[in-house]
Amino acid sequence: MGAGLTREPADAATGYDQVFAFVREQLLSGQMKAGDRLLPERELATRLGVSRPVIREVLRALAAIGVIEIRHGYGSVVRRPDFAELGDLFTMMLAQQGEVVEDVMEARIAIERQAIRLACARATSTDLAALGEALRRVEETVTDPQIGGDADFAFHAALIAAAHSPTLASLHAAIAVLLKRSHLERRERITSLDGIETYLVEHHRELLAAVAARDADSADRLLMQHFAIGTEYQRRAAAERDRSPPTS
Amino acid sequence: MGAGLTREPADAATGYDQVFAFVREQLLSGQMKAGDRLLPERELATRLGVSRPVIREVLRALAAIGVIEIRHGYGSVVRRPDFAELGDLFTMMLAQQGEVVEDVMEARIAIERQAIRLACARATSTDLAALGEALRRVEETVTDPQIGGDADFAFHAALIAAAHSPTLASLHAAIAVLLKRSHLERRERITSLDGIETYLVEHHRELLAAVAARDADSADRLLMQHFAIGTEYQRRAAAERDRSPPTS
DNA sequence: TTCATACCGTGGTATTACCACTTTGACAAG
DNA sequence: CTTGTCAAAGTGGTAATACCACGGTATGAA
Repeated sequence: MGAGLTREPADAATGYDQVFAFVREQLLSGQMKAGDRLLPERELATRLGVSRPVIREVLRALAAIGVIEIRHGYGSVVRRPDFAELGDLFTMMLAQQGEVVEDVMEARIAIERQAIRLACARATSTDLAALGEALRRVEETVTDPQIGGDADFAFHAALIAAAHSPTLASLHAAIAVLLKRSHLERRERITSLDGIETYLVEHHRELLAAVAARDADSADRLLMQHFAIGTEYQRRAAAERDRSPPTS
Repeated sequence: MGAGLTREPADAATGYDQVFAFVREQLLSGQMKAGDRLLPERELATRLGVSRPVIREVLRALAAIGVIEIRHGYGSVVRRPDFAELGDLFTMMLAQQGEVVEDVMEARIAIERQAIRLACARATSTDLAALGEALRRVEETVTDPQIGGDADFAFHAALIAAAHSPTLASLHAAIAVLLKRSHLERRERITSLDGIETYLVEHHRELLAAVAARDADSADRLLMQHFAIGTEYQRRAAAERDRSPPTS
């Protein structure tokens, strides 16, 4: 895309760039709404004076970045931007860097802290209802690491949605794939601890309550505790052990 | 990419997906390092048993998402992932949503708050030196909205770098294009206020000092003030006005 | 009215040929 | 021996054409 997304039509030497710029203009200028069908490849080819393979290369590239969707036997349609697609990209790119698996947690903390703050100010009754439903799911699935991890993720995704910030939601969606893995790993690491289930559910409940009460500060505090839940619970377990040693 | 990035080679019905998966595997498995040249299109075509146009479509798609770079007369080379490329994507996708120009500020706050917290713990002497240099640039260019905005952005980018979090840096790079515009707009809106320059420079200096002192809490507090700098300064200006009315 | 089938439009792929750029090395001039 | 020029080879860029495969729609029959 460094090739096509920024280049202006004027200096576009190659036919590919011309076509790319042409379609890009149609998309950005709003002439094309989501769901609209692009001109057929053959017609685009004749109109722009290039061969059909070139058209196809452009369309494939646009499809690769998620701007359009090519449907066999139907046509190429403009897609509503879905940032979840970028999740694959991030995974693919970050895969070559390594050591990022736990680093994604930093990004999650960054996004959610801001999101919950906004949610306290902007959440609608619909948002709160969705959060309540997500909480119910968390309660139901707390015993299963796999499904429970998904429910956990869904709850926090609802939190993001309640913030009503497109950009935050986009970033969150972009790292969603990595986040889900992170959620699952946290769950697997945690479920071994006895009594963690009720503690975990209760924590989510308090988070929701804080948002419903529009109490941004305590919500933020709860969230930070939430992220430290592993170490936090280990601390509690240690304290418990001190009072009544488990062995012997 | 919804088409190619996730599909497994097994159920790949279309030749395009097969080729995409093939190249993707080579990339992800590390057989191909950055800078390596892929096989020539013609050879890929004969090896994978598909026609050259299909190969080209795949390569174009991969180039569109920044994974490879196609060089005329030389070949296709593997690129080191550059998340700044995603900035164009975000811009392109968010452009269709509108009303996002100021919303990007929420994401910036989210990222930088976490980054400065991490920076306080992880910043090396090299990072601090870079921040110092960036601060000097900010001082020099404070009068010019355009260049000053860039310097401002550079300072905060150095802050992100000091956090040593690949994911945070990636997200930041992804919205860098939008952020730069945001920086510029803030500057233009602010420069009209008298005496804002020294206030702004001083604020950056304090930020750096807090990071150097490893004081995460005060750094966070300063950063929040920094983001509210527009309203904050207006408040000060209003207070000033009360003591000595400007008109008549 | 309802369902099945044929047709048409559209993307999917292959083939072939030729053009343009980049690199490289050979050759000639110094 | 060194250096500059150019020519050849390799590689991507584009074109034209033909045919296959899938989806939708219209048309026909039940």
